[in-house]
Amino acid sequence: MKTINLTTQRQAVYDIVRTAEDHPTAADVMNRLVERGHSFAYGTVYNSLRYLTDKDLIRELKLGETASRYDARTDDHQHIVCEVCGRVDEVMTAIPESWMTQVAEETGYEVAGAHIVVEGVCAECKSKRKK
Amino acid sequence: MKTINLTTQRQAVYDIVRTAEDHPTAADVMNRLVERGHSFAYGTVYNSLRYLTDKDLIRELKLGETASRYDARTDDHQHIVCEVCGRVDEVMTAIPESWMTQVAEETGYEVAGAHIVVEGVCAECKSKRKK
DNA sequence: ATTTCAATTTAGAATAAGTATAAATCTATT
DNA sequence: AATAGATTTATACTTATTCTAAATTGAAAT
Repeated sequence: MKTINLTTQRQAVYDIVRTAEDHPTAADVMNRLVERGHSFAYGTVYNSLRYLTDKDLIRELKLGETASRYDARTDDHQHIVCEVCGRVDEVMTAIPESWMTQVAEETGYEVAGAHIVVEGVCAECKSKRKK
Repeated sequence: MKTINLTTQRQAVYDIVRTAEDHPTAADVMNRLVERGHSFAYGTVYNSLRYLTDKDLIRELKLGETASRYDARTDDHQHIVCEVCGRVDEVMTAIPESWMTQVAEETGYEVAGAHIVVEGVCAECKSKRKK
């Protein structure tokens, strides 16, 4: 179950996501593949992204936009989106366990985890706005 | 700016969302309108949902599924989704201010708010599973 | 009551993101 | 070299939503 078969296309997709400074969408990945001289079928990119996600090599992010984004950091963390420029950054501060426990009590659910999208204004947009 | 023009169709859409026990999608709203004898254009339902959202009469929820859901509770709260049956419930326990502050410090963002989707197993599915 | 004008609704086309399918191609093993 | 299984490709399809242009409605002014 832990066998990972990295074909040429999967490797190339993984490389794009791994070396990305941002959190690319499937379309972003497509474009960057072309920039690097590849030309894979649209479906292959989606298949690869799903495969890599299934194998926990990357993570799929659903941040409330129309398109999913992908992230090579697979450790537990959250995200923050800039309302002005759309920039996405990582949030490493963990949600307090006590909050999770309280939610479990309130709802009667067995809580497995939480996806958080924080919204705000990034440092750059903040300083631009002051002017 | 605070004028609210509730046409017949907007009123009907609002009624569906307001009286819903769940968190209906646009398609759900469509179906329930038909059940109640209405037949509005598809676009009108979307327009109405957006209008009501803009006027803060309802809230649009993006819970990571393909379709948005709508909620007549507009006070600040979060949601929890059952991984087994897909049921969605409200989470009223607020995220601690201290967490928000820490995120602001960590990221350099001016934090405005957060959308949280908790995942877990609802009480019903928990007890079913035990058998 | 009639005209007028903006807002709204309608039907249907268009778009965007992603999935499904069937044939072709690779790859590892006999 | 032959076979089988997995993968890729090209393309069609689906789903959710937005856009568009014409038709309708409704309120205000005549």
